[in-house]
Amino acid sequence: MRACSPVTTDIDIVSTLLDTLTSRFDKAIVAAFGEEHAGTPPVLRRSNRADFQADVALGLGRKLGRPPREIAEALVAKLDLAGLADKIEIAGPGFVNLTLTDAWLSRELDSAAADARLGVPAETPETVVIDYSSPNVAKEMHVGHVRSTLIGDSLARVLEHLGHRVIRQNHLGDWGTPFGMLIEHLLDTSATSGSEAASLSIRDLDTFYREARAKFDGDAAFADRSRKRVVLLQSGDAKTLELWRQLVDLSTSYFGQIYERLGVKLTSADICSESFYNPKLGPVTDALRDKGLLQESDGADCVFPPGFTSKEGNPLPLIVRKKDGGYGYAATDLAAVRHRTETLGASRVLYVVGAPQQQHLTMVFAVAAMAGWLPSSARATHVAFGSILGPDKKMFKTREGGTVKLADLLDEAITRALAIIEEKNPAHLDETARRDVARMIGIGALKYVDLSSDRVKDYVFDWNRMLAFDGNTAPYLQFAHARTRSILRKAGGTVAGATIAVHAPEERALALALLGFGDVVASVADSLQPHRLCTYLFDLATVTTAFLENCPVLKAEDDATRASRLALCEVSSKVLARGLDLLGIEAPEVM
RNA sequence: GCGCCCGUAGCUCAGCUGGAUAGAGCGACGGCCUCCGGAGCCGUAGGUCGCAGGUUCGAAUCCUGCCGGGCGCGCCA
Repeated sequence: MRACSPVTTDIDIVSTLLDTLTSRFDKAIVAAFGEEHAGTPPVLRRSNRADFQADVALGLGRKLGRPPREIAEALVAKLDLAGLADKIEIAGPGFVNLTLTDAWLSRELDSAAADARLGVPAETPETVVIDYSSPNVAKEMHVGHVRSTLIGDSLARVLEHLGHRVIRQNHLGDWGTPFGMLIEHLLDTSATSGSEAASLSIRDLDTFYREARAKFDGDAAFADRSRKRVVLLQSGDAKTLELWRQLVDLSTSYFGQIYERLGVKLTSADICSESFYNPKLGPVTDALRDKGLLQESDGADCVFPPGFTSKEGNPLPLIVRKKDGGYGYAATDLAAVRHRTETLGASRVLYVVGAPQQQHLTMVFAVAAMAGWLPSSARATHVAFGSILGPDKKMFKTREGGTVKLADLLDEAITRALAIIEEKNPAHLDETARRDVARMIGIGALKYVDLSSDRVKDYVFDWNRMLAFDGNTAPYLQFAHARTRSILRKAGGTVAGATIAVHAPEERALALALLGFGDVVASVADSLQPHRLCTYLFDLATVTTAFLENCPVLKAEDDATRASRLALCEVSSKVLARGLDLLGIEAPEVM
């Protein structure tokens, strides 16, 4: 503990770099132009001719009908950045360029180093429900589940880290018509083999599903039995429920294994599946009817939210109850919204669901709002994402045109990472360590490529690119982290009582990058765009590498410099590791 | 037909509330090895930001219309 520290570990005092500058500007704006302009964003951004530039004068100039340059001068006259910035210049039409002092950067970095949160602010806690992953029972997880699972997991980590109460919801597909055929098929196979569902191997799941489907499509008698079985299931027949339970258990234990391998923080406790909502569908429909929202159309019970039209230009319905009396998925989705706001108390609900479902979700949100289940105090957001494409730029499939299983993807990621390590591994890791590192690199690469570009866009799946040690990849970030750890190991850790002194250009660049961590994490939570964190970490890794290249640590010219640089290594490694962790990626000590 | 999303360097992608010469990585070309980790570093070349208008002191960013690609559009989830 540094003697000069302000004697507190109160996390409330953590304010990010941008927060600090913003409040100083706000005071200056009020002092120069009056109270009515309080809260005007200073429009701060990094600049290549200074550390930061504030562009507020340009906008304010127009608003006040005065030359922006004049505004900038009046603003700077009131701007108190004593000790914080030693160079404040007005340039061009009215840009305010700031250069922070080395002393201030050094001090802030000392605080960040001592802060367990590394400068990440603690936001006002909110209850956030995140709906993600959502595989189907009796089917293998495949590429189609990758993005939801990874993006959802990262957002959950980020929001949790900012202090929010995150409720993960794995909306498993465990109910509905397919279960009739699955159960009948299960009965058929256990009759012939004498085995129960429990003896089905996990790998058989997909085959099992396909067999059932084939029989359903080709065998009228089987199809008929299946339909009757659905009725039995829905009416709560004990034997049927038992068989259904076997299938669900088998699948969930399988999903659990996948999540564990992936390092995704989803457990059986997060499962809140379709069957959970089944008893709530009647009440939801009744409530819609009571509110006068329900209309009968072609025998189905529908809600027509305004603003949606069909192919023919007619109002587009959200079908709550089908004409056969069964509930559609819209009913389940509505029940889920209601449960999340009313029972779980969510003020924010995130749906990490593919972009094609945009219209459906918008309609669900609209109807939920009409029904009062999505009050203005709660916001529901569709966290949409694009598709994973193969080399041919079409939906990613196996060479044979089949679905790519997630388990196979994990295997291949690790195998490929291991091959690379074995080919050129200077750290001389032993067998066990190699496998462990290969796992972290392989899985990390898979995750990073999914998170590192704007989620709404499609991306092309390419093993070589994602596993490359150059460029914006997980291995590059992991390597930068491992290098700082290596230096720290050799030094035997940081020096007690050391303070950071920022002098060299590479030290300044690193300091500025490190102090931006809190703002980036907050912006990810706000925009729900994990790729911003990736872009940040790539930049951090780059400036860290430049620092290591240009500023000798162990061979520094004097003890104070050595201690300062060791501390810089320490903060860098922590921020890199924490940043990667928020993406769900592990950072090996050695690689 | 209507709606939504995407279109930035040869390739893969950044570019936050409009701001100063549009940035990376890969690939290409040219350098740097007695290196605290070469799985590295430095440099060069390379872009009418799909096209055309409009708003603005200022547009990759906002508005309109086209072109190209993808995905949706009543009883599958």
